[in-house]
Parts: sequence; structure tokens; C-alpha cells
Amino acid sequence: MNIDVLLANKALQAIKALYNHDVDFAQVQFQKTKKEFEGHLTLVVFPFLKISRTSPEQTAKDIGAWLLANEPAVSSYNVIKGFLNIMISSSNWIETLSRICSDQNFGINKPEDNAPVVMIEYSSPNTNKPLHLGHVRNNLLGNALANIVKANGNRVIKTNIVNDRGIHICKSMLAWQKWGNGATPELTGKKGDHFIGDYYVEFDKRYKAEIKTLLPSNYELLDEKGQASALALAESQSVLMAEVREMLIKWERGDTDIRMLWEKMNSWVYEGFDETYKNLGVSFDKIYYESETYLEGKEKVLEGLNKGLFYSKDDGSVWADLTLDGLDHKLLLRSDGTSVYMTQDIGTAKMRFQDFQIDKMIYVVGNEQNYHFQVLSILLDRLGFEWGKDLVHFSYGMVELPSGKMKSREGTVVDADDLIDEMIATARKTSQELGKLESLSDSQAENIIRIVGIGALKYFILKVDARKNMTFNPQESIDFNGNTGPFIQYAYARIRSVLRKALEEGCEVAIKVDYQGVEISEKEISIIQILMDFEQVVKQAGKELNPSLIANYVYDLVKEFNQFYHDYTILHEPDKFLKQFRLVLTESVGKIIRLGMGLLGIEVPDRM
RNA sequence: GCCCUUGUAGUUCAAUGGAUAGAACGAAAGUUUCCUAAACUUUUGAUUCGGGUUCGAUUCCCGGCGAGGGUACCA
Repeated sequence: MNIDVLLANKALQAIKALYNHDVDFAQVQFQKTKKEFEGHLTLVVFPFLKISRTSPEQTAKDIGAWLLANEPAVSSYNVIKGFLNIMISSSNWIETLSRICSDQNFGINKPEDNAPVVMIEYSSPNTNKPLHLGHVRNNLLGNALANIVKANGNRVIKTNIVNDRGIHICKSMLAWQKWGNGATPELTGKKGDHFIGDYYVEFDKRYKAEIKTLLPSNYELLDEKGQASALALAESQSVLMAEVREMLIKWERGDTDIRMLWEKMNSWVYEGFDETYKNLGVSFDKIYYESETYLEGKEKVLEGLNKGLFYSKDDGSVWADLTLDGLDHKLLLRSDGTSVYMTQDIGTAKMRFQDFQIDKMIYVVGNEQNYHFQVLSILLDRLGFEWGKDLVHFSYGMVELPSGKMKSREGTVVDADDLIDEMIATARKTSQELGKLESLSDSQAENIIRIVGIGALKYFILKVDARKNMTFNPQESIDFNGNTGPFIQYAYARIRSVLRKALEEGCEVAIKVDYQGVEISEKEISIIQILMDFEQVVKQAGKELNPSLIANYVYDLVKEFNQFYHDYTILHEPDKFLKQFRLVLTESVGKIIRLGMGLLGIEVPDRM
């Protein structure tokens, strides 16, 4: 049992013994003592004043004295205002470290065979353009989340819904058909997803030009309302858009030529995506395609219509009335019978729960979809999916540029592949400048460079609270110093180096000398205390679905260890016990760094 | 208009209702005969405003101001 939990239980007993009163366990949570005070763990006694009927100081003193007398792990205590600071004995800390050291997967729970099944949907790209920084955030969060949920003892299914059909895909298809002249990724030497993306942009360019010709000559002079209706009119007259719509209808009818074109173009995109996914180190257990699920959704919507859950308008469109739930009316099928985003999600949900015994469903989707998932939850519930109400929308914030939001159609996106290349290039440049990898073979060095470059990117994104919007400045490259991935990786590399040297000396990493009565430093205790917390941090990250907790935790650990590494010697320590102890401490820190970073999907190198 | 999210040093990020609000970057100054200086040590500097609840509020509640997102045939 961890010392903080042990103390909390003892404190309960203390309060019972002193004041003959039972209090809630949650009220006696010990917290870490602030650096500027003497002690390891602190109990805030204010909540007990009503029970003790004395001053905060006296209450703290009474509890402190009782704990000192009745708990051998407590070596001393002091009281400042209403804060009871407890010191734990060195031997107890050393025992804690031994326990952490002996557990190869400290803090990580392996899922049992009958553990709950959690399905996590993430990535969910459209097949009309390459991935950008926003997708990167999604993928990294989804992947990290899957690791964390699994480490909390759940069975996890990682899934991806590929939006491989729809009006946006038809735009790329039409543009390629009209202006592609038979070009292919192979012929042009372009990555498939970028190749397709170019046609999407091309369509938009031509479409905008066409709209311009359709607007009235006095357009600029109209008021806002007038401009809007003029624009709507022009859009309805667009030949290009009419062709796209026709293409979508043909696609839905299963027109052979269109389907063949569609399959060919999507296969190019998938090749490109696979490469990006591989570079990001993300993967999926099961991939769904919208083209295979949207009909299920349509069916389900029509079923709901028959049951009177939904209603249709004169033009044939189908709607859900959500006003009783405090929301609006929601379109489920267009008047031409084609499906929308919502239709597809209903179908996908249905297929997933047919395929798997899912206990919990988590959707990793940006916060711009908050309303969508609120509605989806209600609709699934209405359609009789008992899990509908409980779906979790892991809603993360947008990645913004200093100039504002990224817009793919305006070309203000940070491309995922470019960014990855840039990060690796920076890592290469840095390690060349420092001359760190000269003794290694090219392939070894290149692998480390990749680990560092990708690590910097991943950590940069994952250390930020997922719910918040974050800013990325493309002008300033992502840092390699300070609170960064490479900072942590570097500490790990140094740890591995020390342990290699210890091994060469023939040192065994284990405490073999009697440690009773030995005193260790406050810095060392502080590190053990942080190591011990890993268990709780993993739990909390799982409970809150918050990978940034892990990232910030590992940073704190490394920061503390670096200070220790600077101020204390490990291999040159003459005292036999201390040397053994510090080696165990060092190895344990390395292990927790590796496990913690592993949860984030970040590799750590043995040298760098 | 209505709904949701958000506001912390110059910048990017932290802080289960707890003590003097932490880091990093930037700027300035230091540390290498010693386990990897991608490190370590100083200095600098912040809770949008006004109320309320509380022994105690960056945190919870109400209001103002600012930012972002959503709001019936884009996904």
C-alpha cells in the first residue's frame, strides 16, 4: 500500500480515537508538502475543526502526535497554521523504492479476459485531402488515450471511420476527371493523398471563379442580406456544383464508371495515409468505411420514420424534432434522398455494436462537433441503442495558427507530412551540431534522430490539455530544450548510459545491503515520492481521459531527476549502500519515464 | 439572437477549494580536471473586470468585457 493511502487510513483512526468521530475517507487525503516547508506529506486539518472544537494548530498537533505514536513510518511532524506536515522515515522510502523497482510494469494494469470493452474512434479522415496538424492532434490523442484506457485494465478496440464518400470526394473526382489529363501519383511522383488534395483545391478555385461570373454586377454594393441571397442564387446556378451533385447521386446508385474512378482515387489516398500513420506510430484494430455504413444509417432513419420517431417534409427530406430535448430540428436525409453526416454516424454505430460487445464508446472528435454528438447521443437513444445516452465525446480543442484557424481550402494548413519531415530534419541538425551520434552507424543514428524528432512533435501536442485550443507557430520550430520530448528523452539516454557503465563495472542493480538506520537525502526522497505517484497519475489520466497529466508528470519527474543527477554522484559514490540505492533509484526513474512516455506513444532512445 | 467552450508572466503551457500561483521559451548572468552541458544554478515577470459562497477561490455561483466554436439539406 502506498504511504499516502496508509497515512490517510491512520488519520481516520486518529480522528476516531481523539474525537470519537467518523469522517469520510475523501476528507483525509494527504497531499504533497510544498517545497518551502519541511515534510513529505501534508494533511489540511480545517475540515475537522468542527469535530475537534479546538484551534487549527491544536487539532493538527493532536493528530500529528497520535500518528507519530501509532505509525512507525512517521518519523516526525510539524504544524504551521492548519497544516500538519508529516515526515516519513528513510527506511520506509527505501522500501517503497524496492517495491517500485521490483514491479516491471509499475502503475500499469493488464486487462483481464472479462474486462470492459472500450471502443475508441479516432483519426476519421476524409479521403479528399492529406492530413494536417489538426488530424495529428486527433491521432496522437486517440492513440495515447487508447494506451491509457488499456493501462487502466480495459480491453480497448481502436477504430477509425473513414469518410470515403460524399460530396467533398466528388469534388476531387470531378476535378481530376475534367482537368487531370490522366495524371497519377506514380507519374507525378506525388504522395497519393497530396495528389488528391491538389484536385480538391483545384475544384474550389474553379468553383469560386465560376460563382464570381454568376454574381450580379452590383454585388459589392448590396447589404449583408442581399449579398447572402445573391450568393445563394449564384450557387444554385453553378454548373460545376450541379455536376458534383449529379456525381454523388450516380455514386449512390452504384454507377460502374463512377465507382471505379472512386475506388482508384481512394486507393491512392490510402497509400498516402498509411505512410503518415506509420510515421506517427498509430494503428487501428478495425477500420470502418462510410461507404459501407451509410446505407445502414439510412435504413435506421427510415425505420425511425416509420415508427414516428422522425418526420418528413413535403420535399421528402427527413428530420428529427429535438425541441423536447432543448435542441433544434435536425436533418437526417436530404430531399434528394442522400445521407448526411448524422445518417452515417448512426449506421456506423449500429455496425460497431453488431460486431463487438462494446461496453463504452469514445469518439475522439474536435470540439466543433459538440452539438453533433449531443444530437447523436439523443438520436441513438431514441432509436433504441441503450448505450446511446452514455457515449463519450472526447472533445478536443482546435490547433490554431497565430493568424487564426487553419483552413484547408485557403491553404493555411500545416501539413502533417511536412511537419514530420521538418521535425526530423531539426533533430538531425541538432545532433550533428552537438556531435552526439558520431560513434554510431548511419542506420542507428537515423533511428535515434527519428525517435527524437517525432518525440518532440508528440510531446509538444500531448502536454497540452486536450480540451483547450492550442496555438502552433510555424515560424518558430518546436523546441528541443525545456519542457519538451527531447528533454525527457535525453534524461532517459543518460540513465541508460549510467546503467551500461554500472553493468561494465559488474554492479548489480539491487539493494543488497542492510538499510536500517540509513538516511537518504530529501532530493532522493522527493524522487521516490514522485515515482510512487505514477500509479495514481495513470488512474487519474484514465478517469479524466487526460493524456496531458502523464506528460506533465513525466516532465516533473525528469526535472527532479536532472537536479539529482547534477548534484549527486552515482557510480563514484564510495558508500556501498548509497551506490546500490542510487542505481536502483536511477533505473526506476528510467523505467517510469519509459512507461509514461510509452502511454503517450513516445519512444525513448538508449542514447542520443 | 440563442447555445457551448475559453480568458494565468512578453510568448507557450501548469496548478483534486488549500500555505508565498508553478514550469518552459525569450532576455540577463553563471556552472565542465567529475556518471552525456539536448543538462544544472541565479535574476526578470501573470490570475480580464465587478460581485457572491467559504476559515480559505485561478478553481464553485451570478453579472460585465474579450476570444473561439456551433446554430435545419457542408463534413
